[in-house]
Amino acid sequence: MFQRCILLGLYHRLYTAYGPQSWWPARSDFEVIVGAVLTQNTAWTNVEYAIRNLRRERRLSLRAMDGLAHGELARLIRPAGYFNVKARRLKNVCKWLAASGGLSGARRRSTNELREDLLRVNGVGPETADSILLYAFRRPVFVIDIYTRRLLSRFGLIAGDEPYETLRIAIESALAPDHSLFNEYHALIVRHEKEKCGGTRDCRHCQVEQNIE
DNA sequence: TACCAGGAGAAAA
DNA sequence: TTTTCTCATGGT
Repeated sequence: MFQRCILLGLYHRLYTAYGPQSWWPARSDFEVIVGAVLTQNTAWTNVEYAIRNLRRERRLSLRAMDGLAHGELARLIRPAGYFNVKARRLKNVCKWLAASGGLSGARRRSTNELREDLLRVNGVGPETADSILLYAFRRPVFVIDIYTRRLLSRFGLIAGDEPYETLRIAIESALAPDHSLFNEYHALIVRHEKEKCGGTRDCRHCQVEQNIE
């Protein structure tokens, strides 16, 4: 489906335009997991407000969050929207992580095992699971989100409505299983899709977009 | 005021 | 099996 050289060419254009992104924007791996749930269908700025509340209340750890009542957790994450749904989902993830022996216990398991297990947690779909695997567990899994679909379809590489697994497997098959590359690539895609066109001759957005027609 | 933003699951068709 | 609906806040 994808040619390796085309995917790498696009990566290098993005990297040249924006440089290293050093993702995910979080202070700990547990915070990555929390952010992955909170950002579901939600602008990141709103997630930051919720993360700030959790940090202020010292609830950004597995034990502290697992010990919170639903209502209290929902109150803290309110700015991220869907707070009742997300509070339930966060508690589900906490239970899964605790049952896995915490982050260190989960790290001892294979990527496939972790992925299948994560997808069984109610509230964790493929995008959330893969974000957690890539950014919290540093596994070579490519995240397919709305930004990935938008960019690749604009470049004419996909139709845009392919099933999640079809795209993920196609991209992973075309590239070497390198978590650092997948991390940087996805972060660059998000950066590029959020970048506003500066309208100037050296606009970074236009540098990447040029000659795609 | 209306629309949008890094999904996922349940219900309905 | 596929489509539609629901969950909700903050920024523009």
